[in-house]
Amino acid sequence: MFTPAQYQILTAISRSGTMSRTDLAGVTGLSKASISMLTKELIGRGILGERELVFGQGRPSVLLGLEANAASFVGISLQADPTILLLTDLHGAPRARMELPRRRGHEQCLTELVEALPTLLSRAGQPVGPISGIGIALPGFVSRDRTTCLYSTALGWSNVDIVGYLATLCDIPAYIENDANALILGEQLFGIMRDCPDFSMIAVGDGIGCAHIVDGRLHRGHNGGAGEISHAPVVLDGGTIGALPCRCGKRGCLETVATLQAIRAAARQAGLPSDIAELAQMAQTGRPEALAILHRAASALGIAIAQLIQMFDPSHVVIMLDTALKGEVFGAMVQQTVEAHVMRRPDGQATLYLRDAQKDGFASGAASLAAQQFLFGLDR
Amino acid sequence: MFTPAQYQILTAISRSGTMSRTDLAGVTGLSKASISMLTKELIGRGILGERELVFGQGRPSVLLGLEANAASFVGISLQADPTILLLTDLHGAPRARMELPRRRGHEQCLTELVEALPTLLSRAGQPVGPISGIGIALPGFVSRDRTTCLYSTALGWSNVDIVGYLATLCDIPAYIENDANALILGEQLFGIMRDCPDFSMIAVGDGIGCAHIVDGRLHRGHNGGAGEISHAPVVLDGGTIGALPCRCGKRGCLETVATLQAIRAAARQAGLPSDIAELAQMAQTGRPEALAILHRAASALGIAIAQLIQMFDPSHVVIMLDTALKGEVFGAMVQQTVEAHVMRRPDGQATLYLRDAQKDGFASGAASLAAQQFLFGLDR
DNA sequence: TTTTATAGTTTATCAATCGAAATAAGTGCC
DNA sequence: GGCACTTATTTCGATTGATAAACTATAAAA
Repeated sequence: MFTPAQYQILTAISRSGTMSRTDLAGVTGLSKASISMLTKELIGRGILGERELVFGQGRPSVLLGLEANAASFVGISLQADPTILLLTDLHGAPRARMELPRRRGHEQCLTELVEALPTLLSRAGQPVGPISGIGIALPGFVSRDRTTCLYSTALGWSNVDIVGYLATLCDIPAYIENDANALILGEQLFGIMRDCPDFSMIAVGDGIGCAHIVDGRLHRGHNGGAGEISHAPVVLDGGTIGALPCRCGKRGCLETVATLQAIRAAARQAGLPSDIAELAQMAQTGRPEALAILHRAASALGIAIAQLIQMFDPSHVVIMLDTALKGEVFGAMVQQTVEAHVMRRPDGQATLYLRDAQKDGFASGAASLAAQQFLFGLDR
Repeated sequence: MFTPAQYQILTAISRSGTMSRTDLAGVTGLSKASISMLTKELIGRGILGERELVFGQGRPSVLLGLEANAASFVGISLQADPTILLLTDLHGAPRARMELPRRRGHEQCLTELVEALPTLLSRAGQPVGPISGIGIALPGFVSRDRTTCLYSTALGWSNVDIVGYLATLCDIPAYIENDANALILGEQLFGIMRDCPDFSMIAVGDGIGCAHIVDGRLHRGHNGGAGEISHAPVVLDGGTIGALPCRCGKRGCLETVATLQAIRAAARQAGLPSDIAELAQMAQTGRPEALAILHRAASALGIAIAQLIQMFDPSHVVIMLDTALKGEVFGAMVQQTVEAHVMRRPDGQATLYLRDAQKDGFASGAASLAAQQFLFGLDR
């Protein structure tokens, strides 16, 4: 779609919102002459637009920004039932939304998704740009070429060539990604971690997802399995002997203690309410049994994050907590454990960001898969 | 020194040893015409040379290879006392070697190193190319711009601008790096992991070093501390309560169980010989106390490696064992623990490579710091 | 010997980019 | 208001790096 130099410009502007031509020359390393030519074409194609003037000494500079309606993207989250479809613009802002109950077979499921696109488009209040890509976030393993779902317990799919199948149904390019990876890409592109080249994310919900941005790019790992932290051996005091067995066959996995399901199960067993919000409430008021359960989960999570920080040395770690866990208590406990287990470095420490999971986070991340292709080109 | 396209050529040839011009056109994506021009210049400058012909159908192709004497590099290891200086050629082969007792102050230490260079050069039997870079591997933290040693307990240095100081002493460019990082770069450039874009290394000696190659590049982490695995919480059965306290203040760190020092200490306490080779011998003949100590160390290491594989998903993990630990027993125990703790993936597993640490591994890695600059350019 | 296949070179050409000069559009001072 | 000064952006000719296509070289196969 664009030349490498144009992608440089789009990337830079997408990161910082708006930039003058001279700013662009500075960050891209291109000459002002080139920037002039390139931006002229991008403005001509409706991708960039001139914004307000910035006055200083001399001639004021003209800020350039992305035209929100130059293109739109569809993000689809298969992470949970129902499937969520989100239409976003070039700024990553949602413009329309819909839900679909999930079908079993992948053919029916994908066909319905494509058939739903016109409805989705019609729901956008304001006019939007042409759909230039579809991103899909799914729970499971994705092949290295990112066309095929190798295996997904949640969906019951194995070896489904999603990109290939969608290509037979419509001619909008499609991109798939593991759900945690989609989520972190969303944060990197349009979220709080904009422009941050080295950070990790860990998302706690019914499962535990984790992903890394290394050197500005998503680190997928050799088999696309980087970030599989659920089965990290996080043995707490008492050793593995007392720990719960995990479905992976080991004992003491993070998953057996720190997912919502694990917390609920522990609460049930202790005769406490299995509703997490209620449990958190009890903990806040000082009920020791409730506190103990949450503390166990938070400690395990903290230890896993500490291991991650030691090995990876990210500049930031984003901890996405399910809304049920939000509030001061749980987050603080995690933070405390991390701090206790990370060795001090001579020049600073990873910063933790506690965040409540957004309702459409996965779908939004999925949309940013397509946005990423549009704005940065294929190489990323 | 070279244009980006020339670096592409040098990189490709360095990886595979020799390539024909047509091969180069294939892997670099450049046209045959460009390759023709570029190689002509590189041959003219004495960097590349024509090797044997390969006959097939049609005109035979001429293999091109790096001229070993086009340049040489000095690698300096401050990892242990004495300091080791190694002179290597473009193939990474050692051509001269010397040792220096380590001096306390950084000024005296660095000055002596520079003064030793003529001696080092004179010890090369065959003539070598001009020294085009000095690489230094040091135990400790290196600043993000890789000019300064932020802090090193072993050396007793803090905030020493090594690169800046060396620039005042001689005008050969110098590059510094953390010792584990230098070691892995050596493996990537001239060792068994040539051409592998995603792998990790863990080196067990008096300390435990770890480093990662991600996407073909060294992953330093935000504060240059990626790979600090020594203090990974590796709690074994029995929980943290029984675990030894670590100098970092925590309990159950990998370092307290799996370094040579830790193994020696455990042996002493059990009334066994503190010589590791002897201990390994006893374990091999079935002495349970000796086996238990080694098993404890190997398990801890295996768990840490399993955590690493889960989080990073490297294609390979190189385990460098001190020569004292070499032999079947210890390595097999590590391997077993790793396999027990890594979750199966749908498309393959990380491969473990057990390797005996080379005597001059760190110095050789340090030399490859400079070689990397020469062959790949500054961007890597 | 002729044909065919593949490797590498030459040459005319193209597209991206640059440096320098020109132009645009303000501020501040008299 | 007018002039000096500053900074942003555009224009233009020149340069560079890479290319396609035609050409030469050199072998195996027929």
